[in-house]
Amino acid sequence: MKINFVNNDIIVSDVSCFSLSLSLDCGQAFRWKRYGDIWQGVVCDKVLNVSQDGENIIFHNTTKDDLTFFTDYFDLNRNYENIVGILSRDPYLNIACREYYGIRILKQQPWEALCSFIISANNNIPRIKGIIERLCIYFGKELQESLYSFPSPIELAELSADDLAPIRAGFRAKYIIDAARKVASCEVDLNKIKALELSDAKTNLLKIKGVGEKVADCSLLYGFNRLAVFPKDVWVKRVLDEMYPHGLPPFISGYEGIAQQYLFHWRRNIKIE
DNA sequence: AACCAGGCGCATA
DNA sequence: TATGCGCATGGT
Repeated sequence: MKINFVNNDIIVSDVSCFSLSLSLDCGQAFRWKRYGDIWQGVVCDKVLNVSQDGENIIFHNTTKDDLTFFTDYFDLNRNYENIVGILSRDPYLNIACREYYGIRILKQQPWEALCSFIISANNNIPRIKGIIERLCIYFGKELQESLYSFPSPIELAELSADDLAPIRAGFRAKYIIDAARKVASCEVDLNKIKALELSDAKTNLLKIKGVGEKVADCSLLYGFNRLAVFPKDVWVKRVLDEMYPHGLPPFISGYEGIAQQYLFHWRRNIKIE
């Protein structure tokens, strides 16, 4: 990974298997917006404007410390070339990885991932984005003109489900509040979950109302970078039924979550008949 | 204008 | 353990 400083920008090159657009718009994160060829987003009270030109990733107006933070967020130091090589030994994954080459699992903030996927239940992606945007506008802090932080569990814990009416989350409002209160009180301690075995981590998350198998798995994959978990939503279930009636190939072990993201995006975008 | 959406809680058997 | 239903809202 080469790093060059140009004015206030930082240009990172020599990163293979990374597509900024695909990674930000494949249904794993819901807050990134595209303006021309610049993607703008907020992570952990940091605003980032980032673009990609061929092999160059341009972090606009970014400090060295923030570069370190976002290098981790995009997981740029992981060898995806190698991982995709392993996945591609399977014929269907080979197609999905080719077609959507460069998707990386982002390392989102645990609370944001958990809360986002609580909102995702029985919902569609455009509306999930809308609900999350309103959640941030109404209850986050304004960091810059019209850019807001994701509200913390502590900020949300003192609210009631009725207070969330303006974000129009429907039946999920009570689940958001339950999650905020249990996380804020450390009844579900997200910091401890980081170090727990997968099954224990999951058991903890399942204590929250509105968190079942699927949401817990998404939280672990996207919020805790547990790459071996395989969330099964309606699209992935279709893939399993149609392409993997006898289960996933064993050699993807450890990277099931990455495989899942490629298969999800592939199946969701494919036109059937 | 119906059908469905990155599911879950709850009741019932 | 295994189904089946209702749920708020709005995108397509």
